[in-house]
Amino acid sequence: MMKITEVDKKILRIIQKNATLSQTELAEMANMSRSSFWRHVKDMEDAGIIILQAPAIDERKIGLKLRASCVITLNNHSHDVREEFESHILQMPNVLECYATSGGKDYMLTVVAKDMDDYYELMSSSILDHPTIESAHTSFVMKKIKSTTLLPI
Amino acid sequence: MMKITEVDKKILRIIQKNATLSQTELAEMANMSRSSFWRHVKDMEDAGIIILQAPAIDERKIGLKLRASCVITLNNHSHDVREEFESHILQMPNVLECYATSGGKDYMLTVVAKDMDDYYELMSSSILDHPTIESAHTSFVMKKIKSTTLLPI
DNA sequence: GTTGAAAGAAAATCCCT
DNA sequence: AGGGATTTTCTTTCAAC
Repeated sequence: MMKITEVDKKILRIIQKNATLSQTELAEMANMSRSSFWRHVKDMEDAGIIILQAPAIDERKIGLKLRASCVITLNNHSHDVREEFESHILQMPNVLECYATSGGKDYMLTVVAKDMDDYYELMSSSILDHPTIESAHTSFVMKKIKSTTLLPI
Repeated sequence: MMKITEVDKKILRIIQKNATLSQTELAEMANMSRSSFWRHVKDMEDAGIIILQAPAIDERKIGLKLRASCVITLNNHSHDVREEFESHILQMPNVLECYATSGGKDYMLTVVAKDMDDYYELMSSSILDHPTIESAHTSFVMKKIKSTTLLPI
């Protein structure tokens, strides 16, 4: 595990806030030479601290108008049931996030869909009917106040 | 608003799944010339469909070990109270996401923190004591099953 | 062990057919 | 839409602190 210095943190802050700038410009902001800056970035990439990402896609502009958060309760919390549920979720492309949350039997999903019909169809066929699931409670997103990948460093 | 063709969709699928490849390699996968591929990508960038992103940072590796989802109820749903709450949230760096969800008075937050002490401190000083907030219910993330930006296109 | 300058390779961008 | 030239950026090497 790599030790993160203050210089590294400074670099991370600069990188996060300036997605479109070149390494040359980023290095200037950090008051370093390009190569010095590059070496630090490379080390952090190798250590898995910095993860190269595909560009984001505006989900609304490609027709995914609906976003929802869904809390799932399983009908029991045995290892097998959880395994079955989790691998089922991994196969659902409309489920972007899935976390096991405190409470023991509960999962929280982030789901996207074209519209309400699409969402209902999705839930009926792949969630509500699934043998591991006891209940599901959905909250629809009405407005996005904030959504950032900028971490407090 | 730009019209998205099947070719564009094909490009989006390829881009999303291959974050580290060059445009030359991506163009090959799409069976197009570099310049043709590049033109499509550029058009989608200009239309705001493709959004250039800073590389992701592994939050756990920089010491943010705790992630939580927090549902907030405001003490009333007047325009002013909501405005005040939302601008307060925008100023909190530990809150990565904030959505207004169905139900009317409710918001859902995604919060990161170093550890439980940090989270408690954060919640006490900036959430629980805030004059607009009636209640807050937190679910801690115990395990990440899935977290992707890969949209179903 | 870390930094910086400069050369080399590779990729992105633009123009023209 | 495709080929090719130009420009920019990334990556490596090597010398200096």
